[in-house]
Amino acid sequence: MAQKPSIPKGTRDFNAEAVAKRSYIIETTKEQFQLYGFQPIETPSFENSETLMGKYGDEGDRLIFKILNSGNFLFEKNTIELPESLNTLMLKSLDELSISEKIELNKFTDGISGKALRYDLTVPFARYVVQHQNDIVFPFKRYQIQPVWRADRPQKGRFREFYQCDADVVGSKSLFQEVEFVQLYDAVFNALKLDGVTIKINNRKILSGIAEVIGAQDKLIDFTVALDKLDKIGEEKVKEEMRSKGISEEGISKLQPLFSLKGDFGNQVKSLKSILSVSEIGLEGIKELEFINTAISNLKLKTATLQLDVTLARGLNYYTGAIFEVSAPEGVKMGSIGGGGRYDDLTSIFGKPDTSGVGISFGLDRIYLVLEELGLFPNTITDATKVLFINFGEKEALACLEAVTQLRQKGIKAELYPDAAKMKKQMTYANRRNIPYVVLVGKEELESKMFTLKTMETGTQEKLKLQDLLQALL
RNA sequence: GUGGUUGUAGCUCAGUUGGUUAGAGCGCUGGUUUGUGGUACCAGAUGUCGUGGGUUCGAGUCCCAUCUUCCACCCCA
Repeated sequence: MAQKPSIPKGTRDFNAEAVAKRSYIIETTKEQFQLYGFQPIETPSFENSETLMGKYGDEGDRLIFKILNSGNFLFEKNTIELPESLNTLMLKSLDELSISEKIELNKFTDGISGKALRYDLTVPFARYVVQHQNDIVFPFKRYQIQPVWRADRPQKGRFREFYQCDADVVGSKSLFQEVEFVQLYDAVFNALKLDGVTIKINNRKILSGIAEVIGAQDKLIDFTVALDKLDKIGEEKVKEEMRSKGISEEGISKLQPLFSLKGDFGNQVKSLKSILSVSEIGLEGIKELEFINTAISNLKLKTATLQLDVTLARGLNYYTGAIFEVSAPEGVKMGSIGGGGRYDDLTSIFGKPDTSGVGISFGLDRIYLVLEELGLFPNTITDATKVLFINFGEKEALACLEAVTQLRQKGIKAELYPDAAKMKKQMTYANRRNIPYVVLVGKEELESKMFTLKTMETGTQEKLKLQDLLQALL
């Protein structure tokens, strides 16, 4: 036997059932997006390298799949210039390179690879907005559901090819957008019958404010990354990490009230206010949160809960205001199943400043796993063939095909077994495909122009005229 | 990127300190039943033991490399 074929690490094949379940999630989500006024767009699978590189931090750059240019690099006309410090570069890992060496390496990489696979949907979306700004009507509400690729190490619920499902609005600073996104999360998960999710909310301005109060403005990212781990590694380890990042003991002690922050939205806000009383930006963040919370309390959510979580930080690189994260209902072991936030400056990297955006994302693969675990996929999802015609031979098969054609015209999913195989084999085929009805047309039926309809589950069968057969299967 | 883990039949997995011809269950094919499936019984087929090197008289078993699986970290959806 030849060597078994395989697929690359971190990729998957989907069978009919998986496709049906995935499209159920996607279609349900799309429906809600459209109810909220979002329009679909799509962007290419790969972008020019410079569109993506440098937008996700060093860590992100490392995980971008680069596409090798085609052609013969050694051919006279295409020759690539090797970096001057080639020998040094060969001895160092990415982290050890100096800035000038990095520039040199990037230049070389650009020479052999000018394109890269899409790493997320947000940056290509920003590119889209800037590129088509004259045709777009602002505020621009779009949704996008497409695969993205990351050269990551796969883990549970983490792949190298996976779908993202984003909805964003650009060109409006209104906090009503945030309010609507909270409602949208609630609506989508409600439509998926996934009750009891928690929508956690925070605000980058509050994080900035806290960093300011403890004198760690310059270490904002280190500070928030550490704080973000609170429910995972606990208070002591978080403090330890902050110390190791050079945050002062005095500052850490000022954080103490933060660790014991409890209670409902109102109480948390109260204690936050006292911590942040000297920080203008922090108080602004609180004001924004209060606005959103008040609106949501008045509007009411169907099944989700809105919760303030000051430790929520997420990929901080572009969020500037509200930060969202959705976690699965209690009892389900799964990380976040969605996230998002406001970014005030994303399009300025492509030359269009002052365009505020806010958006949310759904973790399709994880939602799939959660729905699977809780048994929330409807049974009707995989409606396969309803009736199989047993093939007794050429003449009989021909008569069957006529009936099959008529059934199909009535919208009944019907098929004829292609070969005049043994009856047992054909029946087994029906069983394995979960086809509930079988029609037998042999010599006898052919002469009397009747059809024997057999219900597989009960084993009962009856002889019917074509008209009655149609009726019975409708 | 760091540390660990996994790979044997279509699937799930056994396989002793290295020792003749590598096994089980399920599935598959055929038969009991030449026009009636799921059950039962009978018979049968299937493996470059992930791949490539090495050690050895001898390797599924030991060593090295590589790919793959899963997990923790980093990061993230």
